[in-house]
Amino acid sequence: MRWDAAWSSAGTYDFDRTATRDQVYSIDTPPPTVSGSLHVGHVFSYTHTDVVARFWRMRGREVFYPMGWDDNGLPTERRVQNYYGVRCEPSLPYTPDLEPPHEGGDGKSVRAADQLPVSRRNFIELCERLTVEDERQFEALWRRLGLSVDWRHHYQTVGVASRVVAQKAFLRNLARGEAYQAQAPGLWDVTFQTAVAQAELEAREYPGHFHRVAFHGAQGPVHVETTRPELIPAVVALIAHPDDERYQHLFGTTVRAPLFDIEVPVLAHPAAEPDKGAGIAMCCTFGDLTDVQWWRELQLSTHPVISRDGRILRETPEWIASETGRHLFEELAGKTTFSARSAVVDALRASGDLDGEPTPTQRMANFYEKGDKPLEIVTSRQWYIRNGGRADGRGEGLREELLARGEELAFHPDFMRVRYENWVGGLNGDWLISRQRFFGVAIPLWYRVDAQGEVDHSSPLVPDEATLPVDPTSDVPEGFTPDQRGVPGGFVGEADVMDTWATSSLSPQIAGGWESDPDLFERVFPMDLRPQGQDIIRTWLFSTVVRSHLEHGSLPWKHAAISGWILDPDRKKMSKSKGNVVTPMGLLEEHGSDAVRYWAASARLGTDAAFEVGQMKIGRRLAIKVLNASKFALGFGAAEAGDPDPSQVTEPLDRAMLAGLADVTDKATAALEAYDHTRALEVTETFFWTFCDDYLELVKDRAYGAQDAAGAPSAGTVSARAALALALDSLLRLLAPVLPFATEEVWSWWRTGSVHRAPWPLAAPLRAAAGDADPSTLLAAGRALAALRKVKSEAKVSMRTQIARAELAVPASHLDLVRAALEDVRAAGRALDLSVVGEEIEVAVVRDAELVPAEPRVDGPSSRA
RNA sequence: GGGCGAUUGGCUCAGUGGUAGAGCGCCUCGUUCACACCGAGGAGGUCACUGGUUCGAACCCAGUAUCGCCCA
Repeated sequence: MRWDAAWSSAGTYDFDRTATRDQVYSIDTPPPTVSGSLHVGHVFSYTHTDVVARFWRMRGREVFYPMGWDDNGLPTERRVQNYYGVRCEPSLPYTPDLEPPHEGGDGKSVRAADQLPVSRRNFIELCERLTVEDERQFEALWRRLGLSVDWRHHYQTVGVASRVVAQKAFLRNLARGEAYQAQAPGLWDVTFQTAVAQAELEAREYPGHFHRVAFHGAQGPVHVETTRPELIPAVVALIAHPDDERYQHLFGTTVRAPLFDIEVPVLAHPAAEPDKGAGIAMCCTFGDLTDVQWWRELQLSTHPVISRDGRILRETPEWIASETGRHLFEELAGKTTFSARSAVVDALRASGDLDGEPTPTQRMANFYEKGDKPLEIVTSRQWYIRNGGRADGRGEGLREELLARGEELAFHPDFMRVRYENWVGGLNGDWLISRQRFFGVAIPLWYRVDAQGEVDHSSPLVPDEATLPVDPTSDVPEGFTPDQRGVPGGFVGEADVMDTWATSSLSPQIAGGWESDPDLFERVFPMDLRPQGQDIIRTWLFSTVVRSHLEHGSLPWKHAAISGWILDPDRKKMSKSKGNVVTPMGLLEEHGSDAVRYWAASARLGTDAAFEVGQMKIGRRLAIKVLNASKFALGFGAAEAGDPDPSQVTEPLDRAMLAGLADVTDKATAALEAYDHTRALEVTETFFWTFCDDYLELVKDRAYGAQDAAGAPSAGTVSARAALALALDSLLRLLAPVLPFATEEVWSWWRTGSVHRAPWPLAAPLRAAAGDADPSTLLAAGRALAALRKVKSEAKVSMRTQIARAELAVPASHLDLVRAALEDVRAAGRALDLSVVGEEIEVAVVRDAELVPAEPRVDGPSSRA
């Protein structure tokens, strides 16, 4: 687009890095997931941010507005697999000049069997190759939308700078004891082969069956109801509520599991729900998070039977001692949980331990937000960063500190803070950052291998910060040589990568040049604004606060602006899974960027907005009106006259209009300072329409001017022209953040430089030009004009029709105001003889109007009375 | 089950104690003079419901219903 190129070449949005911190307004823009598709929600929320950015830039701040790309993690991996038809096989060696089997793909997933296994390095190269194209498309959209981003500052969440920052921050966390590793039960997605953090969980209903299964106690059978009978070989206890009358006699005794003959204790714990199933639960390793809680709090043993691929272990565990038990387990070995379940149910039925038939039920199960199978819980070595969710001494007080940070942060709207507080208050563990994936920032550690060939995880080898970023699977720790990798007395590299959030939680540090560019960093950090969606308060917002708190002892930003959702016409959240076919670029092409921005800017922060094409059409109308009204207002020589002269504004109506504009300027400014861009737009837009519909009509004749003999314009004409220029000068600037294209176009007709670098308008000069004028004069005159129009409308004649004579009755309080502007009212209404009276009425009316019959070509603007 | 938000004319939304607002849509007109990507005029609402506070409630309080989101 024309203006985008002009802004780029002029450097309109370039950040001046000589500005000091108090002169800077810095924005921690969300890096969009480039592998994800663009949708109208992006356009919506990024417009909100841009309006804020443009406002503060015009207020004289140097706006630091970089853009990042989130190309980290699973979405990119999935896309690469399908796009190129490959899959990552870390054991393979690197293949130079690899040509992937497919290029482009057709969006459908490629069967795993058809994917070419490639090395990790090849896989990462393909990830980087693919994201380049994605980034191009995103940038094109942002430019088309008119985001005032400084494109010289951008980053990728897998870029070198990001890897350095993420690894350095991790090593600092490690050194301070804020990062640690633990062998712990964790949620595991068998489809994606990845560990899942609390923040990525999603509870969903999942159909299943209750199986009433008999355990064998000394005093007879004890029935439990379980949805996962395949976990009977993993049972470690039966647990009932301590107050449950039915099971008091069993507490402290042991029972034997059916089929596998495992002896387990019957225990009491308040987390058991008496009214759920039989009221006594089978605690396994691990069926759900309650099992983990029981295991931890009751010091139970572990009997894991499910491996990371979601199948039953191939080897029969030693705790299954009986011949029949071992025999049955051998049948289950390697089966999926689904087929293992039906095998166990058959066996239970055969042994008579199944009471009745399974009954259907809906249970809540934990899912990875991107997955479609319930998560398993597996125990493995994982890395964590403290986030206040675990009370174990070292993390003591951190939760309270983070809650205090939440109070310190200005949320817009304010009630969004509750989501942060609820989340922090409800955390039940530290932040799991290990992901067991390939395309991400490597955890920068190695481990010693002892003389027996055992890996010693207890004291990791850390790289020097100056050597970052490192890839422990190819780089070698200091003091070792490459041939010592994986041999006794040598080392192994940590193969794991960090969670995406472990990098994107550092976006202020990455964008601001933490440690790499200290001069820049001190000018932009802590930042002013974090804009984002409400859905990632618990993830991105929270994790960024955690990292900043731990590393800098401060908030990462002062303000958090939370955008709402886009709702489709059914008032459902719009999402690509619902088959929304509206592409943002198509939207911009169809309606124009200003129009789409207007729609977005009409929605308040935190409030869901309807996807409404009608609102965009209104925006388009407004943008066109700006062009047309400006053409008119500038048609009297303002462009050649230079700066308008306030002292020339002498007419009451003109002064009243400027007084009203001064009030609007104050209101719009206050609203934008309070992150209420909707209010600012509303007051400005309302005034602008009054300006067009009433003021322009009222001053039109006077502005054209009577032709006196010398050809010199009258004082009234001069006043109108000066007022028009003054008003336009301010109005364009007030509208510039929302309509950057139309306002820049008009600005270019008569002003120098960009309107987007022009100072935000001030009320004081307008008020000085207005003098003591009452802004109500414009309102009163407008109402009087409307009364004259109504007469003609009801008579079904042209608005140009002259009124020979009429009586204009106005509210008594308006009488003086209307009289002050009577000549303009009469001219605009084409009234030749108009008498005015004040009465106790609500709105002006015209009585006894005599209309002049149409007489083509006789009338003209200069022939008025 | 807990939390947050919403409920105002056909539609999208303003309006936090003083006689219900805007835009769109609709109806009726008009238009060579900035603008048909236009202009003017008009009709249209017991502010979800039930109680309460108040001289006075769309607004404050309590409860109910419906919808959305988040967390269990």
